[in-house]
Amino acid sequence: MAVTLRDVAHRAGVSRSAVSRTFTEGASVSAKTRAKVEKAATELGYSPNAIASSLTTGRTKLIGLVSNNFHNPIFLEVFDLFTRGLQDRGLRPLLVNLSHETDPANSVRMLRQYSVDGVIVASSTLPPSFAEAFRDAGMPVVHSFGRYTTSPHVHVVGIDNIACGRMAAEALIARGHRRVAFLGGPENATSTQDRARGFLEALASHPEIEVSISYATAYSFDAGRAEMARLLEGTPAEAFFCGDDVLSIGALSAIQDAGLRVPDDIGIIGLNDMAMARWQNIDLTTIRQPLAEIIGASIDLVVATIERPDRHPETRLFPCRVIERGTLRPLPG
Amino acid sequence: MAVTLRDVAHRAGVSRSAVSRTFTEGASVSAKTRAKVEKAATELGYSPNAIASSLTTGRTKLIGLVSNNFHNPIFLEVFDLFTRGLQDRGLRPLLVNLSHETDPANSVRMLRQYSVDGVIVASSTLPPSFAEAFRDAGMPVVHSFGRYTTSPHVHVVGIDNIACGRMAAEALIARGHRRVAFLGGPENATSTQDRARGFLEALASHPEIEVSISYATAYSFDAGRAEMARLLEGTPAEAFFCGDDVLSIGALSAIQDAGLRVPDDIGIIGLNDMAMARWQNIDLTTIRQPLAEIIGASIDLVVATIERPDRHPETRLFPCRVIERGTLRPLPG
DNA sequence: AGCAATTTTGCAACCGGTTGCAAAACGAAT
DNA sequence: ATTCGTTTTGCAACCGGTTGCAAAATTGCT
Repeated sequence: MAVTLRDVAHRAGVSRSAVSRTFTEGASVSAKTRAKVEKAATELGYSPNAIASSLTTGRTKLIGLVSNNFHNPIFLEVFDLFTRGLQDRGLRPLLVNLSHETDPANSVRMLRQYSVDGVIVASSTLPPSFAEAFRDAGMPVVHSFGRYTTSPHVHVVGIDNIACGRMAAEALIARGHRRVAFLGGPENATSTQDRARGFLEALASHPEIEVSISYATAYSFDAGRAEMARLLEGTPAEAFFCGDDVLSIGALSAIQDAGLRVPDDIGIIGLNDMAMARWQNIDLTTIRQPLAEIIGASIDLVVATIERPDRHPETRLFPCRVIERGTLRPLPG
Repeated sequence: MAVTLRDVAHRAGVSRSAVSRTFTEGASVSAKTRAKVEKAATELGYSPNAIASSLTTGRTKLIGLVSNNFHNPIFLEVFDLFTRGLQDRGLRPLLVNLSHETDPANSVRMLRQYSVDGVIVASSTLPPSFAEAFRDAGMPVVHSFGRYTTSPHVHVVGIDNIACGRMAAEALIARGHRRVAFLGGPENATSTQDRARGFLEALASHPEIEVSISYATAYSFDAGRAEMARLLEGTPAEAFFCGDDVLSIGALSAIQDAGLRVPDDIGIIGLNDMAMARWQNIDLTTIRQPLAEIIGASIDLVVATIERPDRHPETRLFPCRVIERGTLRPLPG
């Protein structure tokens, strides 16, 4: 069925090496043989087998793209950017859906079996140890949307979640709110922990402001709605920083159902600025995470590490900013 | 760096074949050598190289997952189900993001270079010829969410879009609407064409009902909102069948902004029943497409075709049903 | 113990490419 | 025409596995 190197070589009347070299960037072939080979190749419809060549070159151009988040709409944007970005650089994403796994062993083994050139872990909930398991297995890896540490063992690209928490707090403070709250994602998600920490830190210097914290069970609409509904049974805060946008939308739904108005009765600020946040019927005030930059940098970094595997682990954090929309009352004055 | 077959063979004091056979299902190895090999393998942390073995077995266990839809939230559900379903069967999805391409040549070449065992084209907008290009290149292929034809050249799994159009029309008729409309997705999408056809067919026997048709430029919120906004400048229909859920949500946003009430002033029925349609602040009446069944069948079919490549092209269509929620007034009586 | 039938094993060739090396071809200069 | 330096070419070994085949080892029987 498949046409191979030797078929082309035979037809062109040259050696297999000659054929190989015409398809190898920067190899030594005369114009004459190259022409013969290319003619034979097109006639036969030959294209070199990437799998076979990887065996000797040691490069598959496969990148493992590992994620456990297939329910948050922002991840469709993430996958879109990753797959396009990888393709543009001649790399192929091998997608791994972690579902409920927390042990990296299976993914590590699988991606090793396929000799991926590198791995990108795209998750804001997995601990640093997850990505480290790939590094320990000798694979270049970058953790996108991961937690920043001062002495990283693995490349991390993302945002400063602590700073975002602080930024959210400041936005609420600036609007004169006196009772504020953080409605986080799952309590064990690193991003939630850091956002909570920054939020509390910024408010520590404002003892006149009442702060409370609670957690949703997931970064999801239902979880956000359920947690907000629970809070509305008591005396809710005037303004909330929600763990992310989809949680915010869930919370908004609960608020609306309770007959309260946004932003007059309750204000919300989210985080991510996913496409949906711009939808006019949602119009969510949120902190924008620069997705394209994060993903571009992640790919750059994994490529750089493939070329120099001993490259020192690096952290790249991108600045976020508040996007003013309709779920937080305007700044006074 | 990597530990190979020969390392294990050497350590276990057996031949390379022996090692190979211990890791090959159903090969002939005595319990004694198997034990020796397994011991050596775990000591060395060996796991067989799938790429290398594919060279002789002719199976990579890679499946090309090709899609051009990275903006419609339902496709996150689609990718989740596909990746999990493939993984559960020991297959690995190699994701191809088509973006703006309509020519299959590049994808065909790329997936051939990686010797994928099969290809799944997941798209409701690509023409049948796209999937056929993979078959012509000798790869088992199934087109998920594709267009049904009476003499298919390629496996198709999905829904009967014509029947869905009819079903939507009947839902509107049953509610006594006299002015109805179809607000479709892109006019060149096969799914849109078929849904429009079914819709018109069902209404052909109801000359007392006024029908109109228009198209959004994409299956997206913005496109749905823009098209509905345009329609609201004139005299809109009483009830709309929207090309899909995300279009419906865009339309709802425009209706809401115009100060009209749903479903009293205008009714909407969508198609897909994506997770978001259930969100209480959206609460969209829609036609449910059984995603899990479609995707399960697609995988089954591609696997079956890998095993028997001469398998006759087959069409598997799954029934859809109306999910009653809040955007269409209840049935009379 | 002896023999045939069966199972297990290693050899060697192969999958589809790449690449170091030496020989062959080429080109320029004398 | 000869020589020398450079480029191009093919040979053969290799990447990490698999597998047909024949030899070796084991098993079951008498």
